[in-house]
This record gives sequence, structure tokens and C-alpha cells, in this order.
Amino acid sequence: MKPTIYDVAKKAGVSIATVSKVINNTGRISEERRKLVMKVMEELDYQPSSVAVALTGKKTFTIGVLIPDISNPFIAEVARALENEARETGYTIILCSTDYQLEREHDYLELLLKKQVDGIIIATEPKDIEVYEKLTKKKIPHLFFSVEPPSFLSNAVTIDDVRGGYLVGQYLLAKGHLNVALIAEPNRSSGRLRVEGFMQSLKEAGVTFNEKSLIHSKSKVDEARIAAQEVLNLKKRPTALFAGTDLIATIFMNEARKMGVRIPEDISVIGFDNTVHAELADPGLTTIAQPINELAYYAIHNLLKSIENKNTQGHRVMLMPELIERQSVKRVDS
Amino acid sequence: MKPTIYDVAKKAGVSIATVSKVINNTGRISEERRKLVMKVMEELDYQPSSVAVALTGKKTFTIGVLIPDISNPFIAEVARALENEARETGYTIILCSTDYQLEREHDYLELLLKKQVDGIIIATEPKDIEVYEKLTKKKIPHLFFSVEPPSFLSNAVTIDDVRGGYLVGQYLLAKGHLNVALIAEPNRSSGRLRVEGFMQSLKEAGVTFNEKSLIHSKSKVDEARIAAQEVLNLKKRPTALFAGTDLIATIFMNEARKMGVRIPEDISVIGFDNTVHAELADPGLTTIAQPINELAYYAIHNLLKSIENKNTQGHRVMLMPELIERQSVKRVDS
DNA sequence: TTGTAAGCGTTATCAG
DNA sequence: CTGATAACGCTTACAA
Repeated sequence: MKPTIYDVAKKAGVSIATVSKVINNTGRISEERRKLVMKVMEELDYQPSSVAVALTGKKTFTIGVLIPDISNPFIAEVARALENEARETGYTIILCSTDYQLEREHDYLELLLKKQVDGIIIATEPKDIEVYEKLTKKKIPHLFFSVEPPSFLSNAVTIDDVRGGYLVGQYLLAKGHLNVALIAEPNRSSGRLRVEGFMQSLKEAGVTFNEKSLIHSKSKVDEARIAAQEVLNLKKRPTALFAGTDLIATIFMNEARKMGVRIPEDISVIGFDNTVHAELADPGLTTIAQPINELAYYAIHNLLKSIENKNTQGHRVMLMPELIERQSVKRVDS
Repeated sequence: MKPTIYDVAKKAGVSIATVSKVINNTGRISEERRKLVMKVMEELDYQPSSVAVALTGKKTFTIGVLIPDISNPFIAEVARALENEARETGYTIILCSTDYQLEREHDYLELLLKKQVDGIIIATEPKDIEVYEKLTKKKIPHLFFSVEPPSFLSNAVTIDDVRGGYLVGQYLLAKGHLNVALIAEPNRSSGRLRVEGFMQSLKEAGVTFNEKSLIHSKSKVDEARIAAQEVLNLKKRPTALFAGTDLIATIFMNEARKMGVRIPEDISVIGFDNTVHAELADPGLTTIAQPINELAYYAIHNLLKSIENKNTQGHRVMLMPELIERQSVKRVDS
């Protein structure tokens, strides 16, 4: 069996208290004993049990991360960045993919509480507000990532999605596109906000928008494929498509190709997220970049701050998105 | 603070033993009391602490998963499948991305042991064999996923990579390709085995292979880009490329396009993994599919078996890959 | 059927 | 400096 602090103490001929003190560098220990204990720990290949430590009221150094689907490239990059940031501060990540199912979200949340995670990052769209109110009430440090927090008491890190949508609108208008279709994620606040920003830019320019050109789809292959076909079959084909995510954009490009529709000659496409898909697409996908690493940095550090001081609540960070121009949008004469 | 079993016991007017028994459905409890206790637990919104449970020698219901990089789409799909399978059996996943760094692998491994995970799935290439021997010695249930296990005492789930490479060779030869370049992952056993299988098929066909056409690259954007350029600048341009992963293949296609090299007209491409990249590539990427969900199923269930019975060791599963034909390989006259 | 008490591996308090 | 010892929240003999 794994050696315990008792084994170390016995072999070193000291008390467990002494061992504990050298482990944690607390109290005062003679250099002599310290070295002895260290040596014994080494010999026994002793590792203090985090479980026991956690039970004494300390932290678990574990953070739960709720995401919809890790195979979505944007989410994968988010997970990567969060984990990386967490690792640097000695935290470990429990990955919880809900696959967009409310039930799984509930189950995972309960599980995380049982496991006594120190904090929770929520990158799934908060649907059942009650559940999250519970987190606030119980003072469980948590932070909403890239989704609109349901309460102002929760921490949050997002980009300015409205601005992102606005940038898209501005850019497409500047390129002469007046008939633009949208494939948006209606079930994500970010999706709705992006549409909002887009509409705002049209409004300011005095351009009207045909509601029929707004299609809904999650950022999932099957759904997006259907949405893409819907756009391609619109009676009056739009000159440009604003896709809610790069994945959707890429799938659209794929469907278009199958139907012999050229991009950007026949229809321009602009995405969102600037994932690797955007870079590798043909033509390169013009898109809105999210500063993922920065977002992750703030997420972890704000959460940690909340963990240190459970009364720090409602801290928010909103970063700015940026347009990355590639070759998927062409200028049209209007 | 979170209610404990004592709070429940007190409020219900019973002993903590009774509460524990109704929680775990052990021992015999009168229906009356059971209901009472359940009600109180409900009222208090009581959740037993997994930490305390784990300390009594039970399991933590946590599995550590070591992967090189979650933003690699194949790995992401693996993670997704593993997590999904684990969730169904009540297990939770701690995600550990090593970013191909041995040191991080060490650190994570130690962390996982401290956290008393019930088992570990290793999808990173085992370099420092000693570390893994320790796992075997300590009887820590573990399983190598999609990598060659360093010892026959370890569990493993892989595909037959040699066969995968062989299929590629066979297919390309059948299409008339005699001058094929390879971009392989040399630091992964799977990469080496795929090359081996490929070579074997050439050998059987009596075709010689020019060593210069074997380029090394990890399945990462930057490295693969350089490797792609190397292939494209080969004095005698090959008629086909066998990319070690779909990501590498896609990046190659991207580089080729930039140089005005058409696919498959000027050069055919075949990938490996059958990730979403393959499907969305233009042209659709012919590739070798790995049965990811099945792999994950066996991985989790074998690991769980090892967890139940710590003496079950060295169990292996090897599944067969399959060629998926799309449009990235054309027939040539040789 | 129910409750008492020991034990799981730590930390921390408080005497020595 | 060092070492008993209680406490953390739970499970599980063992008694009652």
C-alpha cells in the first residue's frame, strides 16, 4: 500500500506532527530533523494524500469546467488554455462535457459539489438559473466563461459579442454586402449578442434585414449542415453569410462547394472565433478572433481570487474581439 | 457551510450510522426511518462529501487522462469519447495535457497519484519507462491508449497501426502511386508503426522507397507546415503524400494550395484518423478511420475491470482501422 | 433495527 | 523545537 505519514514518522523516528511540519514548511524544525525526514520521504517515495488534506478543510486544488462539447474546436482551445493556466497555479481540471443536455449539466454540477472542487468554470449556456443561484448562495466560487452570467453576483469573463457582431456588419457593409444571411447559435447568449451587434450596424447604416435570412444552428456538424443548405436554398441568394462560429462557416463552405457554389466569388463568408479551421479553410476564412489565452488567464485568476476570498463576487471582464481578414469575403457592387 | 452527515442525523433524530446506511442502501433500515432520513437530506440539500468517502478507503471515482494536446482534433475526439464512457459509469475525468513535455507528464502523474485517482489512461507516448513501471509496481490501474505500452504488464487499447499503414500503401499502389512521400510522427509509436505497415506493403509489391521522402512532424500546425513545405520542395515531387494524421494532411493541402499545387490533380493526399477535418477538407480527404468510440469503450471498461480487481493486468485490445475513400487521391499512370 | 466507536491520512492546537 | 491529540466527514464492525 501507499506509505502514509505514519510510515514516514516511524521510519524517521519522529512524530507525525514533525513530518507534517516539514511537508508544509510550517512551524520550526531543526535542520537536522528536516533533512532526515526529507530523506525518509524520498526513500519511501512518500506522497501526501490530497484526499486527506482536503478533508482537513484545505482546498482540493481542483476546478470543474463545464463545457458543451470538447470536440468543438473553439471549446477545445478554451479547454486547453484554461487547463494550461490552471496547471501553472497547481490546479487540476475536471472536464465536464454536457453535450448541450441540461440534465448532464445538473448531474455534473452535483458531482462537482460532492467532489468539493474549489471552483467551477461554466462555459455552457446557463439555462436553469436556479441551479446557479444555489452556487451563489452556497458561496461556491464560480465564473461564467464566454456566456452571459445569469446573475450579477457571478464572476464572468467574456468578449464583447455585440461588438463582434457589429464589426462583422461594418466590414460586410464596407465590402458592399447588403443581402447577408446569418447562421447563429440561438441557444447561446453569445450567439444572440452577435446577431444584435450585427443588426445594430445595419440599422446605423439604414439597411434593412430580412428575418428569413436568420437561420439557427448549434455549432455542430449535422445541424450546421442543414442550416447551410437552408441558406444556400434561399430564394434570393445572399451575397454573404455571417456564420456564428468558424465551424459553422467551414461546414457552410463545404456544403456550398458540393453544390458548385464558389466562395467568395458566388457568396462571401465570415466566421467567428478564429480557430484553426479558419486558417486552414480554403479560401482562408475571414473571421473575428477571440483572445482565448487572455480570456483563460483572467478566468483562472479571477476564479482563484474568488477562491481565496469567498466574498469577492460579481467581478467581470470583457475583452475586445478583433477582425482577422483573410480571403473569404469579396467586394461586391451594390 | 455545507451540511454534514451529522446535521442530517441530528435533524432526523437518528445516528450518523443510520444516515450512512440509507445513503448507501446497506444494512437494514425500517421503511419509516428511511423515509424520514431521505426527507431531511432533501430539506438540507445534503450531499455526501466524496472526499470523506474516498478517505475511508473507497474509490474517488476519478480517472486521470494524460494526453499530449487537447486542441489536436483527434485527441479531442478521444477525450470526448472517454469522458462520455466514463460519465456513464459515474466516473469523472481529470484532463492532463502535457503539450509533449516529459516534465509535465511527470508532474501530472505525481499529482494524479496524490489525488488518489482510481485509474489512469495514458494517451501520451511513454518515454520515461521507469515512471510507468512504478505504476505497475504500485498496482495503480492504468491503460495505454493508442500508444504502444512500455511493458506487457500494462493494459492497452490501440488500433492495429501497422495494418493502417499497410492499407494506405496498398491503396496508393492500387491507384498507381509509386513515388509517395510520408509525413509521420516519429515520436509516437503509432506513427512509427504506420510507416512500418506502409513500407511492408511496398516491399510486398517490390517497390522501393526513397528515404528522403520520409519527413518527420508532430501533429501540430507549425511543425506540420514546415514538413509540408519540405515535401512540396522535394526535387522529384511525389505523386502522393501519406500524412500521419488528418491535421497534417489538411495543413499540407493548405500549403499546397498556397503554392498553386492542386489536389488531387498534382498530388494526391491520404490522411489518418478520420476526424472532422477529413470530412470538411476540400477535396474530401481519403483517410484511415479509427473506431474512436469503440476504443474508448474498451479503454474505460478494461480500466474499470483493473480497478475492481487490481491483479488484472496486461489486458490488450487491438481494433482494426478502416479506409475511408473520399476525393483526395486520384489514379495515376505509372 | 439502531447506535457507538474505531479508523481512513492529514493539519493544527496546545502542552511539554 | 517536538509530540500528543482532536478534528475533518464518512464507513463499518460490533454491540445493544
